[in-house]
Amino acid sequence: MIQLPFLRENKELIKERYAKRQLDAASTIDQILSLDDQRRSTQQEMDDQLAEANKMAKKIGDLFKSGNAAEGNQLREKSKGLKDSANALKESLRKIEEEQIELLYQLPNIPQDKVPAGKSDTDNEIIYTEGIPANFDHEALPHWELANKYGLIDFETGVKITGAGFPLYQGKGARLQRALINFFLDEAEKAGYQEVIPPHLVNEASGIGTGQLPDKEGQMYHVTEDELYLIPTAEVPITNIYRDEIVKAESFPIKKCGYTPCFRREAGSYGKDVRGLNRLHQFDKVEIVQITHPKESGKALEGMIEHVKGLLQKLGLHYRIALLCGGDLGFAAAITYDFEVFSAAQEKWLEVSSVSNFETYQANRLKLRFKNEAGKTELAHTLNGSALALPRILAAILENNQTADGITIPEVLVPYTGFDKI
RNA sequence: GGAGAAAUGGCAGAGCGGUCGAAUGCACUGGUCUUGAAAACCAGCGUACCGCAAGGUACCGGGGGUUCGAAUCCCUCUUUCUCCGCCA
Repeated sequence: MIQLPFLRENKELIKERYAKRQLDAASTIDQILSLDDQRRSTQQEMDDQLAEANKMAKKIGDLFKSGNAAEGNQLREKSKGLKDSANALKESLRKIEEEQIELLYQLPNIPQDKVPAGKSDTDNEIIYTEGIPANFDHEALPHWELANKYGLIDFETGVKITGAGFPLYQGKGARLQRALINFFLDEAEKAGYQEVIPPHLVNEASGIGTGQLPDKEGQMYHVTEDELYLIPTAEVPITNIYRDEIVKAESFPIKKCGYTPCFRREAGSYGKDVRGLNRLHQFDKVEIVQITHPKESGKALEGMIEHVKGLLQKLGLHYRIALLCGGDLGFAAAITYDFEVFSAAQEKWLEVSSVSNFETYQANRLKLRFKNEAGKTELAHTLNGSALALPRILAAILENNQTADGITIPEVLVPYTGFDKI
């Protein structure tokens, strides 16, 4: 959520930056600011009345204590309705604040200056490419055919058990999956991230904290019986560790990583892109999260990018990095880099990681603060990135590493799989 | 799921309906003392909103109520602990 004082003072800059997102929020912003004026004057008035009532109450107490009951009773009669008007003001203040926060929730994060303006992913800037597409002297099969051919994944049985988008990994397929998880976690720990295993269901407050609610309500599986949501990413529970916390500045940067399954309804995204592992309702992911001093978040983002690059390099995958344009930028992000691996048989780029700096946007919702050098509480910055999302990595490994008679396992994974070929 | 007890500042732990934003201890920060450190002593030490400021307001798990006045009384929800039941 945008910080209100910042909005007050930088409304022109914000409108300008929103243009990168193809967003015209002028009327929302003006509404928020006019509500803010109302809010402040209403509170001032209410505070004055409460102060008056407090003063009277104190006086009455003193009168009774000094035995002056007659005057006390008299004053008490006078005080009777005093709080009523304050209560009325309190009610209208509550309404104003509610309305204001609802509008504030509608404002996405402010894109950083270097974020390119643009409508959709075609306006993203490819800033880095590594590797070359695999070259085959045989027919290249898409991963779902390879998975079937070698008995790695049983999509049909997944459909029987649950439905489409819930694959059943088995045998070497399951083992390879587990190998990737362990590899990613080990690499993250080497990079200084502390591993956590968070809950896989979260409450509403956590969803609001990281920005999934109320914005992306329909994307999460909702357990209505208990008002809980299945996590769409480990970002939600891990970042929410620090909701309503004032952390010590010395603890920066806070670095956490965690493996979790991720659940996404993917409502409205049916079509040919959903074949095989390309788009699932349940998938595995290792996430890295950082909480930093505002001055350090840029550097932290660089570090996370380097980390993800290292993973893809070690796996020997052909990949590229895109700086997302404003129109493709997530709601809560100020800047995002997407990592895409080339899937050699499908001949297309698959997004496998998204690394973002949220600056104070999430922190403001989370009330995640620290004490700065001047001893004042200040919002921290939050960042996260996939390191990595498994299914598309698996798809790329299967497709890129296929030979006429099997699939070669990347060397770094062999200690984890226990086999070097499928 | 049933019965009971509890929830107060970073932690521990007081708190009679008015003088309580809240005793006290520990921790922490600054100072005095010391060659240095420790000890001792002095001072400071929650969060948010409004205000240029002085100051004001709110918050003692959440919400509501009684009252001129609530940390203190009542209702409700949540959480924790103990006991019973069920169960991986």
